Amino acid sequence: MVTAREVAQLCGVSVATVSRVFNRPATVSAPTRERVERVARELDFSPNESARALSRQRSAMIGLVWDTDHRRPGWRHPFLQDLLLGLKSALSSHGYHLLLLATSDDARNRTAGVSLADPIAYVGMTRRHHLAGLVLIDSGSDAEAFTAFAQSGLPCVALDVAVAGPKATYVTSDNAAGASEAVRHLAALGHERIATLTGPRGNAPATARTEGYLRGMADAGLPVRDDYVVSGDFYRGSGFVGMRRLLARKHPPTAVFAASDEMAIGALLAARAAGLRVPADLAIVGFDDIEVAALVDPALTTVAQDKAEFGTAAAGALLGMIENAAAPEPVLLPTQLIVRDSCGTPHRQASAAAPRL
Amino acid sequence: MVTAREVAQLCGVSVATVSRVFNRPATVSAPTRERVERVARELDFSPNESARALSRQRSAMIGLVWDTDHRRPGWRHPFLQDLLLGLKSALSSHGYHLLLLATSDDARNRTAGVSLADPIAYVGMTRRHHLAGLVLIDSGSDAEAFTAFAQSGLPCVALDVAVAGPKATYVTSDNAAGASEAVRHLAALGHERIATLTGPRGNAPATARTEGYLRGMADAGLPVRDDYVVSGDFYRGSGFVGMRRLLARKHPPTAVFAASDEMAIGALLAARAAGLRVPADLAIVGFDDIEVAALVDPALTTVAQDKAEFGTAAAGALLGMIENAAAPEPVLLPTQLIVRDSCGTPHRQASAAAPRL
DNA sequence: CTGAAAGCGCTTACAG
DNA sequence: CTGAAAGCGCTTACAG
Repeated sequence: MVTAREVAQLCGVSVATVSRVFNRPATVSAPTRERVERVARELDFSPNESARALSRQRSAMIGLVWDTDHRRPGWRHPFLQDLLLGLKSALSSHGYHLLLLATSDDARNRTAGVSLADPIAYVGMTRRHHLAGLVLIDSGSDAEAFTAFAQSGLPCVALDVAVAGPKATYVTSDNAAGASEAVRHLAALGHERIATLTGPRGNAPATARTEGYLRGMADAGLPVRDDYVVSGDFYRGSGFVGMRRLLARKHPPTAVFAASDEMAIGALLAARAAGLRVPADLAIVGFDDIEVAALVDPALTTVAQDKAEFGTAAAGALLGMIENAAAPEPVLLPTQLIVRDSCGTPHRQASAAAPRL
Repeated sequence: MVTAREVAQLCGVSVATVSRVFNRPATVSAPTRERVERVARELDFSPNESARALSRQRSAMIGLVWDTDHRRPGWRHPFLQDLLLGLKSALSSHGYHLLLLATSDDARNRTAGVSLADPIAYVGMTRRHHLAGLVLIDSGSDAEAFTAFAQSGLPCVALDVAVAGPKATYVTSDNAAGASEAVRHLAALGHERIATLTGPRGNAPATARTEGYLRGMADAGLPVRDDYVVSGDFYRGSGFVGMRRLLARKHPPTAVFAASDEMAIGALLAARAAGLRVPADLAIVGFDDIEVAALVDPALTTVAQDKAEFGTAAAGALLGMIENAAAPEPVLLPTQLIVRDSCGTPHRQASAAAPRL
């Protein structure tokens, strides 16, 4: 590996000057700067990142806490790939790399990675690698550790979990608005007995979506029945079970708002198993707009999250704080109601040209 | 951040001894070791990673080259999330972090990230960060850069692209075997006019799947017609167009093997648009077993790749080479034919208990 | 505008 | 088994 010293010698300058060319080019005279730049290019020299990080006490890396631990076997982000894509693109264009931190539950093995749910471990890992900041993806049960980390003052942005701190903010969809829009859509189609399948307790988006359901019902002037609110865990199975429970009620709902597409699909299966037709006998709206939502039969009407923007917004907020800005307001991404076939529409149109699966 | 010096002072030893406790504990006397360990734990000390990397010329990070560049807008890995999961889990358990390298096409901006398709840039980035190794995900057009990097002697493992070098290997599915099994399955169902929709030229899995198709036809004693081999790009659109072309032949095929599920779905749409029933009029097999394969109607028979194992195997091979082993043989992951409904089966069974979407 | 020097926080031969 | 010292390759006040 060619070092600054070699470049310096070839240029007849000191390493300090070489360093300046790479860090504060304006402080170097034009002729010297150009000479150094040329030689550096010829030798394919770039400053060593480890040395640089050590010296500046700051690296060009941003950490990502993404729980892949066996403790939470079922956990699967509905759109991680899009999220990573947006994140990485935005970060890349500013010269930052994304470090997926090794995580482990093994407390004896602390050196090997951050211990999940241990904010001290996050802080330590960030400091030891001189990370410029952290992106925190909620996995359901480390929210407390996230908020604790946020208070350390190190830059971080959390996804789908509310945190606050001198250099902390978060991005999430406007879940309440999206949910209430879905409910109002159902009401506008003439439904009055509208139930909801909620996400897990303690999960922020789940809570907001339930809130949105309640608000939507109120907006539509519909009463909320306690037995129309059944809780799930975002996954398909809970949607199936929950829907079956709802259908067993004395007055079953005619429509259901599921707080995730997976649960909506579960509900679809339950309806079918009960001999009901969707949307004729039961209207269903989901949330997320995952890829399969358009592919199930009937295609799922759902509240779409802006998947690419999730990562981009997180990167933007984080980079801002890293470049010194104070913590910005939390980012509330607008959602979009995607009307497909699972609710029925006043006027359904055949789609011959672009057949749908 | 607490440093080794502070720990040393509190223990009345030198920093060298503290360092040894963390690197070669066996060389330190038991009482001293225990004292240092206790104090380190109390102070929450762990060696600074940047300093360590600089000093040892080796970090605990493994780089990942994953192209998210705008140049290849459509590129989408069929199972990146599973792959990352397997990769990260395996790496984590050995104490390695995964660094998603910033990539950029902007040659003037070289400091900011690796320039795609530039093996020199990969080598430089690896050296500057003292990466322990590199994982290379093929994105279609950087295969040359990958093979070049592999020859540098730095440890690397490529996914779905053949590379060779002193410390280089790759993992890929046994695409040929999977494809030929699919074709034989079709033949066993009585089909003789079996066509194939291939992946893009120059793509290794695509080539192997076409090979497998040819072998499967030969195994079944069926002649191969040139006009039954139409090329696509793995994406849905090309499957649609390709199928439409096949159906326009004088003697259209009665079955088709698509080299990806996306193309199979495209073929499904084309068949439907042409008024054909699947599987009655046309049998379709895909490849990959992506999530939606089970959800389309009819559910897609397909050749499943072992998605989790992809990442795990890559991590295993890489870690082996990092820990000094010579480059292992390329890993050929077995595939599995998943029979669903898109080919018809001699005896179809209704699935009342577990209804399928 | 430039250089000499200290410092970032470790690791590792080398002595003892 | 342990310490003093050199070194990893930069960056950044501090002088000039």
